[in-house]
Amino acid sequence: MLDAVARVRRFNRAVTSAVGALDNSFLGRGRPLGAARVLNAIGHGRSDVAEIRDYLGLDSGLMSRLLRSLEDEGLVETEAHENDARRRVATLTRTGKREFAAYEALSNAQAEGFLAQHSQAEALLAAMDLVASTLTRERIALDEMDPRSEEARYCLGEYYAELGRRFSQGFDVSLSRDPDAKDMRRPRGTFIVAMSDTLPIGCVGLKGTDHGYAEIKRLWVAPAARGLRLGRRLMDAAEDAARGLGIALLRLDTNSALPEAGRLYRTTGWREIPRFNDDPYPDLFFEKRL
Amino acid sequence: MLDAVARVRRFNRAVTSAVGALDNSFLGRGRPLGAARVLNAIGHGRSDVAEIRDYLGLDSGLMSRLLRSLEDEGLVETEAHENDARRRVATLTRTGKREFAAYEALSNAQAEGFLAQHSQAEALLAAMDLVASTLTRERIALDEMDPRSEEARYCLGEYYAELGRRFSQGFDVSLSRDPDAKDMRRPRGTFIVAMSDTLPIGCVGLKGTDHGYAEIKRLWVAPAARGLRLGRRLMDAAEDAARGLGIALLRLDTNSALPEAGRLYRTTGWREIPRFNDDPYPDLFFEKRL
DNA sequence: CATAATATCTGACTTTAGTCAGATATCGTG
DNA sequence: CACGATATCTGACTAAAGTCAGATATTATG
Repeated sequence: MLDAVARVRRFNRAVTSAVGALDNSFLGRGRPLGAARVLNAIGHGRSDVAEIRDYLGLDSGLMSRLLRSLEDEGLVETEAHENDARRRVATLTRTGKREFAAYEALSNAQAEGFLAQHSQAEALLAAMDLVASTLTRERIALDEMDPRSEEARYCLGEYYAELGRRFSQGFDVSLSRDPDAKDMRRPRGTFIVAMSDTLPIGCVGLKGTDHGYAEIKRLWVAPAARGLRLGRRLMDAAEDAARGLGIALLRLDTNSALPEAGRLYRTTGWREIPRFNDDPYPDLFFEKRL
Repeated sequence: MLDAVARVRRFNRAVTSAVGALDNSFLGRGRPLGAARVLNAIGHGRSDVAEIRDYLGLDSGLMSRLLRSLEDEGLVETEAHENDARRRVATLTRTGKREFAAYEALSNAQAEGFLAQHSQAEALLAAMDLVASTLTRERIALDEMDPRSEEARYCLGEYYAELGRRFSQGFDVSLSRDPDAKDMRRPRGTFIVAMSDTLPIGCVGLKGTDHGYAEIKRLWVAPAARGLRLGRRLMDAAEDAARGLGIALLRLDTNSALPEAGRLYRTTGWREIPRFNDDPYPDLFFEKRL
């Protein structure tokens, strides 16, 4: 009754019926689920027919017919791809956009209704993030992004907030050596964000310097993604990027108030070295030769 | 991208594809999903045909045919209900039990595989419990049970463990006035367990005394079910039971280390009274006239 | 005990999803 | 420019799910 497997299976039963209910609410718009899914995929910006087919796992014949039925309803228009006349590109008509908006409203209402059931929404959301990150673990993408991008700035904001909570003296970015964004762009360095679906769940920066080494900065994993060994994946990606940039020596600083970070470095080939900067926050310094 | 609704919808997408994968694994046994679902419902103890139909949301014609196909396969036998010859009762044959066991093995393997993905399984399970409890909130059943039942003992064990964590001096049941089970059985009192699917997620005891009042004891809500206002539902149920037993006055004791409990009592018509027992743990005492 | 309600079953459907083999047009490459 | 690869479409299917109107047997109720 109470072992781990039973708890997972209870969860499965709960979400199976919830998912079924959501599907049913979609059927209320008088269109089979398959067609509704295609319409929504287009609405969410997937215009390339092959991409939609792949995303929804549809047979090409079925896909073709579903698109045709949406065209017959006047919701979708297709035209040839501008660079490849074999491919088709689908767009929503004005009516199609209205219909898509109605599906969006249904989804949003369902989500809001669910949140309203719980008096501590943030705890519930954190739990959902964790489960969703785990379920989609193999689809977490590590993307190189500009450190000024929305995703990067979100991660950095969360990272600073967490340091503020975990350092007994708090954390003030302006006192720290905030890396210049251009040092974390190719060819000097890079910035990598881990994306789970549309949610940024981790980051790491590789900051180029003029001192014969590059630095690893801003390694962060969202609470909702801890336990998935994402920190290790991010570090591997940063080291790979460094190798690609011809960097032979890496350094980083950290703080003993972040023991999980220290453990990660020690178990992945980093060795502790003396202080190499005058940043007030770090008290541990590491180096790794690639 | 990051607002609450978007996070819920990301979760929905993640579980939708996971649920689809689970369904697909069920198809591997050469039987349509509908038939597999009926077989599993019977295997899980739902024998009454109408109950299965209701649980799976099936049309009576469809249900009848699915049952027939399982009978043709030699997996299921049906007979008339002993008290009502209109109703049918389905049971698994020996072969049916074997087949059900194969489905169970698939489900268990899937659950184990999922858990193995995560290095902090307990945090993941807690998150899943919370989400599942919220999703099935309207199906949480408050059942009167014997305080010695497995479910009751599980709740009490969790309750004692939590007191041990939250009281600075720990908690030792033997030092407390452990209520006699027979005082929490009808007609002296009762014991109510909140069940979410197969998981006990809360409890409360109504303990009869010979002093002109009854006591509320052992109010507990599982961490995975907090925020659902289950404590209030349990208290309402206990008070209803007390009224049904002709009890006019209720008392309870609690501890200021459990502030959420104190808040609940104060906002639901209880008034603080002087100490009325010599139990070493409580430091707050309440009374409510029904 | 007549009558309404209930539970299941059967036959005759429709809709949806999915499969598969070609047909057609276009693209990339040597 | 021939040729294989690719993207889509069409026709012809099957399987699964679901719907609906009775038929039958049984039970509950006034």
